[in-house]
Amino acid sequence: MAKKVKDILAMAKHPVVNGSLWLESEDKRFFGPGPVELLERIAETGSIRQAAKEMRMSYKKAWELINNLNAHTIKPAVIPQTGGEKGGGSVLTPEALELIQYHRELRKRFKEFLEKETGKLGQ
Amino acid sequence: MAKKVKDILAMAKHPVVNGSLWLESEDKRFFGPGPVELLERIAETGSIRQAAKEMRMSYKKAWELINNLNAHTIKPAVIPQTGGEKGGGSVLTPEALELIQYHRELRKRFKEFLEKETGKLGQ
DNA sequence: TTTCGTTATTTCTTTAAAGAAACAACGAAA
DNA sequence: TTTCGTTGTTTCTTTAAAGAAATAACGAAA
Repeated sequence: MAKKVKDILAMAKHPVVNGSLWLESEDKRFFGPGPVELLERIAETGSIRQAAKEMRMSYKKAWELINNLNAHTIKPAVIPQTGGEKGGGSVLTPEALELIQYHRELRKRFKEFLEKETGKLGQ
Repeated sequence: MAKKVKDILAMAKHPVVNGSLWLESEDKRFFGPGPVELLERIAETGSIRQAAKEMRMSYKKAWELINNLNAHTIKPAVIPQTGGEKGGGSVLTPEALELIQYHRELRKRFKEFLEKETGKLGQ
């Protein structure tokens, strides 16, 4: 390139390359940042409702994300239990925990990619 | 990982890692896939309106994208001319052409990243 | 049997994004 | 001076996403 990209751009703070990643199948995404954080919080709280509340997400949307995710996994990612001592709750399957771990590693590699690209803006 | 990620997921066609990239400043994105394609079509057609029409984008949205982009560059990316032989038109500055070229190269590297990550799903 | 809070689901309302339509200003060419 | 299609801008309408609220079913524990 003739000029540095950052010399074309003018802004108070330096520009960065940012982005988003997800898993998709047949052009439909089913596992992105939203579901990941939701699963992590369900693992902590044991409840879809509480996890959604922490994320300021409506229960309906949380349920939809989970339902969509379950439709894409051989075994469901979340096992719900209605009724019981505390009214019920939800637990994650080992497969869901593995998906979380996978996404953490994926995010790490993506972060490195983005930082490398942001560095190139000023070269 | 204990299991292959693809063995956790169940779908007709294989899952892929996909994503989106953009340039942002102070948490506001100003140069992503939409503006890039718009610029490319303005370069071809010499007209914001025609470029937008080809993308089935409203003129208003096209103008907003361009206006937002111009606000982030030292020199405007698009030079409009109202009136004239054909009613007017718009041309890209050399800086805009460089931004387009930069984004092409960025996309290429991102594509490689995504393909590598998709490959890892089945390992 | 009663109580509890959660899951699952529907319906309604609100909000935000997008689009449609209309119109003045513009300036080169005829 | 008239014509032309575009730019720039406003206002209104439509559409889509999101959220709010209400409610039945559930089952362990007291």
